[in-house]
Amino acid sequence: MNIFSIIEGRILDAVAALQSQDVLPGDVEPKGLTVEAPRDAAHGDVASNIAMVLAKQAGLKPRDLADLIAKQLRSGDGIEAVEIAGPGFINMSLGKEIWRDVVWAVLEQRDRFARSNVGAGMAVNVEYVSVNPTGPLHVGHCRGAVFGDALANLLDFAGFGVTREYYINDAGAQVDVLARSAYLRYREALGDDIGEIPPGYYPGDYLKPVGQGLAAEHGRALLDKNEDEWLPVVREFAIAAMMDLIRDDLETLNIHHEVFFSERSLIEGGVNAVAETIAFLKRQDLVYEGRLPPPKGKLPDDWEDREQTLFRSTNFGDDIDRALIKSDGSYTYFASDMAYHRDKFLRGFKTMIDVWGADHSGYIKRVGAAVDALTEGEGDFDVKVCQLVRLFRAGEPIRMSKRAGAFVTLRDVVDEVGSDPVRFMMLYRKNDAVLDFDFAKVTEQSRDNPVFYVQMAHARAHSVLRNAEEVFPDILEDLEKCDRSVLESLVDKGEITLMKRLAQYPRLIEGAALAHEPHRVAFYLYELASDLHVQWNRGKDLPQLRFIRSDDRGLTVARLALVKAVAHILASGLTILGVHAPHEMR
RNA sequence: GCACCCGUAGCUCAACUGGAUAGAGCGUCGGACUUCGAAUCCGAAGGUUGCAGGUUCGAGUCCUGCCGGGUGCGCCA
Repeated sequence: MNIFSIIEGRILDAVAALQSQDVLPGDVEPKGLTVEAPRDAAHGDVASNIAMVLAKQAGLKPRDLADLIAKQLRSGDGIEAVEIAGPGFINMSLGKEIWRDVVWAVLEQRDRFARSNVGAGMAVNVEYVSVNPTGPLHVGHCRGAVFGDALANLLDFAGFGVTREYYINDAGAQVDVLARSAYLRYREALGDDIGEIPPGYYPGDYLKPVGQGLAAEHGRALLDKNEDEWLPVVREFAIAAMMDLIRDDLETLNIHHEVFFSERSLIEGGVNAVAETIAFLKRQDLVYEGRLPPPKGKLPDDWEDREQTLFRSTNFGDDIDRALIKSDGSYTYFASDMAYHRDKFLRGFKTMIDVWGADHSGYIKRVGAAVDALTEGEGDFDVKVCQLVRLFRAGEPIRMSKRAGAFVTLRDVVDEVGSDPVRFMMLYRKNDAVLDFDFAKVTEQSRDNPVFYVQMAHARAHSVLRNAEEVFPDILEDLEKCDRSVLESLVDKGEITLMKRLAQYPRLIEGAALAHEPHRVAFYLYELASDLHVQWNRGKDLPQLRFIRSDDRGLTVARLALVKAVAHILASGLTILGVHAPHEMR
């Protein structure tokens, strides 16, 4: 039940009525129409800019048009008062029965409340994490992982058909380095003294079990072979082991992908998807042989001016055209990536969302250009860039050395503070702003710490329900069986505030989903939690406001209904964020 | 040099994608515990939204140019 779309419907009805009376032209378009809660409560419960949006098209002054629309609205149910304000806003105050309807709807629909069909089942591909399979996840990967997962949850809740996907970069030079590093550990496992790990190899201890695994499976058989013989074998084994490691790391945050897509699979097996993609572009004259200017900034040592195969990404807004084939004849990473995004489109994903780290922001334009070209404008491509996370310990920044083993792993962080604080804090900020993460703060039990504050609100709601059962045995059964009319006794301003906040939730979900901004859910939950804590505390000064009124079982049932509805929404939002909604805090 | 992101109260951040008098928390100051857990709440002070123009009924939000901070620039991945 979304009161804003209900009111929007009323407004559009009013416009249609005016059209049928020839007061408005038949072809006016309410482009840019908003129906929202005004910032200032003095402006009523719902405000619309409809008159300002249509004024020019109608050839009327905004306030005059607002007046005409307002007259139509006054006859509608549920709207108690309509006022024209400022340049032509239509402000509406709604009757209390609307808010009671919201509470009732929450109680009836529980975790289905605010589920939306704005997505209309449209297939959306959310690709996130996609870390090179060369080692465990470190803390820098955490944010994108949590963000992508929560965004996928949110889109799912809003009615999209979501697929969570991980792109495995298993085709580049870095997995060959992985294979050689694993081979060293294999020799080590067989008793060779390998000494220090030479530069250019992955030194981490996490490869030791991989070496042992290779030794167990192949014995000494790989020792006599040439590199070009053992490398593919070791590589495949090591990549599989690394992906297991990564999946285990993601498991600690309860993150699961439905699809793991191998880069290598694009060129191996029957069809060469990269070649097909390049051929597709060639047919549209978007690929040519040419030269590029040298890169700006410091010139790479091995840069050479040469003729190469280029994609005309400048046709689609990129700064320069991009190379597709390396001098050794193999495809560039970008060429594979083009084929990969084309593959997503051919699998039926018109909407593709990629979640990347800040260090890849320079890559957005060219992939956007590629998607435009490959889908002939049909694809809807959005990159969500997650900015850096800066780690602090009690206010002191944690320096991350590039030396071996000095990275803070994702697992370290989750082990120390737990999954819930990590997930919530990663989402309690816009994705494109840098985020500070303080180990001490996120486990603090205070209002300072939004994770705790929101979870506490949920726990408190359940604590109230438990306590009510002590005062009034079986009152929760009354609550189950009660009639919607019990809600009529919810008239206190704090109760109304809570009901109005609940009424915001469906619209918030839709807005956050369409904007791809899960952080809005986190901020909303903080506000809802605050409303509940406030009302709970008002009961200290004003005992008649307490949720549990030992002298009035009927009123208590009504208030418990509200508390329960709030708990449902807190749990709903926390579930989208992937954070637990505890029934008690310990 | 170029591209992208950020710049909002002393600090950390919101602001429903162009709406009305820019809001929270922390910190500061002043208050409230024989409670349904004070693990909290109430009140006050605090702003030329980095600067300068522009677009329109209306700009923190869009456009242009500066200033400051961050990230990146390749046939790497």
